[in-house]
Amino acid sequence: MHQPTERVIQIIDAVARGGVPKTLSELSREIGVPKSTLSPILHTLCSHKYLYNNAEGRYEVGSAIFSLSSAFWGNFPVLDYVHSELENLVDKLNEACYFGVLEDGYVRYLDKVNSTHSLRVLVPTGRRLPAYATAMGKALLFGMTDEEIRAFYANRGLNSLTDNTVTDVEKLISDVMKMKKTGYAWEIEESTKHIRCFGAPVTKNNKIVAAISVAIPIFRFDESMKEYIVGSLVSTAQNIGRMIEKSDSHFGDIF
Amino acid sequence: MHQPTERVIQIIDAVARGGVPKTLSELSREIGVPKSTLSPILHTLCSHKYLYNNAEGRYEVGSAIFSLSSAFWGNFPVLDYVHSELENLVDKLNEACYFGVLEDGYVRYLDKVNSTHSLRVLVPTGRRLPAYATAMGKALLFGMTDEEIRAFYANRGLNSLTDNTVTDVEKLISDVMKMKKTGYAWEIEESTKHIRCFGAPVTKNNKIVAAISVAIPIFRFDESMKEYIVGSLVSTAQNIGRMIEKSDSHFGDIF
DNA sequence: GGACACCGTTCGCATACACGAACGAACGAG
DNA sequence: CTCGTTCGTTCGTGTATGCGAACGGTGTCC
Repeated sequence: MHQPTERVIQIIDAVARGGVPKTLSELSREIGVPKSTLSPILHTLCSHKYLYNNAEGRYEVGSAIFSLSSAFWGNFPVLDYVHSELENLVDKLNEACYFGVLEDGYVRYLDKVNSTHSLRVLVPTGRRLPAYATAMGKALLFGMTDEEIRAFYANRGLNSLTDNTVTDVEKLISDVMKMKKTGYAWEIEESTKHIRCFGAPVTKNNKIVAAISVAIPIFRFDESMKEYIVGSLVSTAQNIGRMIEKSDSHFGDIF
Repeated sequence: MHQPTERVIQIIDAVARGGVPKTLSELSREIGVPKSTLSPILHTLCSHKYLYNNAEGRYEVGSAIFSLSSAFWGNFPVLDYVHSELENLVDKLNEACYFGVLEDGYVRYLDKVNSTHSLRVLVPTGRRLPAYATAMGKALLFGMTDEEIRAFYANRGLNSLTDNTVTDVEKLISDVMKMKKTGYAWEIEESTKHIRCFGAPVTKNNKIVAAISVAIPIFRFDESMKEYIVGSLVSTAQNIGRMIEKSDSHFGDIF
């Protein structure tokens, strides 16, 4: 649409997503833009602290991005409510609980509350994990028909994260449909060794817009706890859904 | 430096900071750019989900900004450590604790952990408050000399947030210097009615780079608690400082 | 119902940006 | 020490972008 703007976006995305900071030349090759074009854009982004040119001359995300994101939370008070509901849930279960949304077949973890156990299960906030390997992801897939899931994963394939990861699309679909009937999703060491998870979808006007999940080390888990865990989880998910509907406040393109 | 990039930044900032979403024409007037120039830029930003054009045709921040910020947290694992230290502190004090940095004379609240009390003190994450009116802000001012503080507030003046806000620069400076000797800062209903706060600076190699604070409703506060509160606060601030030094990992332009 | 005010889009022209090649600087290898 | 590579910057030219005016569409006030 508008080349200069698209370039800026490409640059910020490339810097933000990449693990190791990149030099001007590396960025030039990566996104296919001449160095001479890139240079003034990078300088401008740096002068506004959108990027930061570190001691080695490599570009990292700058503090303005941080402020921007913070401002984002400020603009959406509902996220604060979500956080406090997560805290209530952790008070009950004392295991790490997560809140996330579906993003191109990945689960984007938007918020989490840790347990007080010294051994904590830690998925960093902001991390993306494949939807098919996580309980939260499967809960989010409740909103898609089997054809949609099949079509979506047709060309991408399902990579293994552990020995238990479901790598067959048809198996995934039948699993998801089975879980959908129970109202919650689960996962046993499919994304992370020694961890099992439960997930529940968050609905806004009967449409799945997000999900929550809880992660439990297998050695702390007992079948007798399941009913209580799932009950709390689903109830919290419903509370959050009701709140999102009630606030109704514009949630951008997320909800 | 580079006009197209500066425009993009101006636009994103204007949309992100402003409370009420704005229309194309409003943005055009606000930042002094013709509508015909703005239009394609806004469309491009929307198509990449940096912005979102809501049902009323007004522009809000989009989910890409959110993802960006999430990615930012992912890039800086130290922030996760900061969060867990805040959680430990809240476990001790059971009052809301905050982590923030200085930004153009304002305190930028980057992270917080709530107490379990039903009556919670809530400064939304991402909010900016004047440094001179908050305990965290005064702790951050420990890093400036009296001349620097005087010079900084010379032209801006100190606006009142409550009846107790310090509005005289010289009084502020003598307060800050007095607090600096004790190693921690405090505030009694200077930023928010019915709330008193304590703050402690976080240092990296003897340089103040951030601060933490705790907010307590006056009716829950008792002088006898002060020693314990301040002790825990300062100790946590030192832990965080040590961790930041140790990780040393490039903290962009923030630390 | 007509006139006005405001919105967002379209269009042609002048300008400022994008591009590739050439440049000086810094580093490492032989 | 010299050559070769890679870095980031500079520079002139062609072109894509920015700009203002005019346009159609929508809501509002009298």
